[in-house]
Amino acid sequence: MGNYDVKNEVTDKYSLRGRVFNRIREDILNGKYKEHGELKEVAIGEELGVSRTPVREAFRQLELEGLIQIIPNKGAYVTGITTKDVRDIYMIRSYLEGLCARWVTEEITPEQMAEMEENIFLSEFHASKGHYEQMAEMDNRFHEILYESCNSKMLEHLLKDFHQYVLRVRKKTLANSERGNQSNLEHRMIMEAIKAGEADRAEKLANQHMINAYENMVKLGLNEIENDTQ
Amino acid sequence: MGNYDVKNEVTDKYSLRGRVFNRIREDILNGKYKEHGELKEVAIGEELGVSRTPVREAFRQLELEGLIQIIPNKGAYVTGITTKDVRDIYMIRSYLEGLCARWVTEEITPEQMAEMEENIFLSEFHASKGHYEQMAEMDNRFHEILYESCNSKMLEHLLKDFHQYVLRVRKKTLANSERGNQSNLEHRMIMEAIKAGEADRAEKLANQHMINAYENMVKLGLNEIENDTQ
DNA sequence: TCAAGTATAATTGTATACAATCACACATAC
DNA sequence: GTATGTGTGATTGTATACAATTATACTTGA
Repeated sequence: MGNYDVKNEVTDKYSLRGRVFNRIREDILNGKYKEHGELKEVAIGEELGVSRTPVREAFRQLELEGLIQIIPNKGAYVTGITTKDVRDIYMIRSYLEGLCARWVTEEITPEQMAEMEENIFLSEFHASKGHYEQMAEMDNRFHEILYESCNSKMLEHLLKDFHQYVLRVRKKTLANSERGNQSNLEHRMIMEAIKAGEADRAEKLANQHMINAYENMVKLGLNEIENDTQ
Repeated sequence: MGNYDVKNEVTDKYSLRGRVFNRIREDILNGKYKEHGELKEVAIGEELGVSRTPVREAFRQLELEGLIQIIPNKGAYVTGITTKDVRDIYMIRSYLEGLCARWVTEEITPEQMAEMEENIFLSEFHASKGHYEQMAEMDNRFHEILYESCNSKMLEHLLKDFHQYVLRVRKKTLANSERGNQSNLEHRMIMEAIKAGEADRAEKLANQHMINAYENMVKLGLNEIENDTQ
């Protein structure tokens, strides 16, 4: 929050403001609004059937989320993520997911453990069938389970935000079965370390898992996806 | 915070909105608005001489900063930080300051190195004179120099926000000369590791420095400062 | 032709008006 | 006496009106 720091999520996802916020956020993450594209308050307001007021408030939050940048008296622009930003984020995530895996080892509940095992089982099933879409979903969910199981709202929120943040650049790298199988294997190893109560091992595996994910992404041509020199 | 994820700071500190935001933020950090205290839009607006609009927008941002919580249709409340939150934050900071020290070792410029050395020199001077106020300032500044020298806007922002965030609970622990001297020594050791180009050592020292700071805080009675069971 | 200045349109910033919701006190029924 | 219902005031949510700023196109002059 500040960014970065300790942020709360938008309290009410179902209020008008919450809906506007989430909608714009999605549209940015889905690529509907291009990098450095300008966001007009009235245009978006009309599209969502609301006035400028809730749109403006959503903008203020999206700015802190890092998704847009507001230049006073000028406008709101979708932020560009540089390749260096992506590298930094993955490295930061590597550290934090390591810490998370450590805490999960100490704090996970039986229910969460069961969900994690189920996730891995299902993920391997989808991999065997070549269901790329579901594999990607399972992959995202595995990490969310991890975040939710560490029993720290602070860390959970931090990691969820980072996770969301990189989805923008990660999309293309999912449809790759080789990495999918390897990723599943790594998930399984992390899970087993957690189950065995070996925090050190779980942490190291989580570190490496993130680094591998990053290197795979680079190999598949991150440079072609993003080449922002800002 | 964000909270957590990759947040930008409020773009224009000097616009009306920026001033309102920073003013409320300060007042919360300074303790003017108590924990769980309710913030009224009109009251704050009148106090700052503005209408509700900029106040509301500032609220939306403060919510993501994690300083307040907005309950729809009810109001904005200063968030309570639990002792567990504080522990979590310090542990997260320990990891991230470690990563930061590593990157600083690789990326620091001669000018930044010089400023860091000067900071330590001055800090030791103030310690010898018993200037507690200045010692605290120097301590804060040391960490900021560290953040600014890692050459990563992402990490810099993340750590600055966390740093800000804990100032609320840290105030009382500064006026303690014993910890002050120890802290200065640790700063010096981190600096020397960075200067020697030993990233591993710098990282470990930064980790431990944060843990020591936390334990000192606990020893001085964090429980008396905060005892929130939320 | 080019430069500077000016007018106009578009957009954001702020204030205010109105609607919706909530909290609390009071009244009424049992 | 307690519980339920209702009305009033306070507060937030949204829309709109107006002010300030910016960008752009056009005009004017050399």
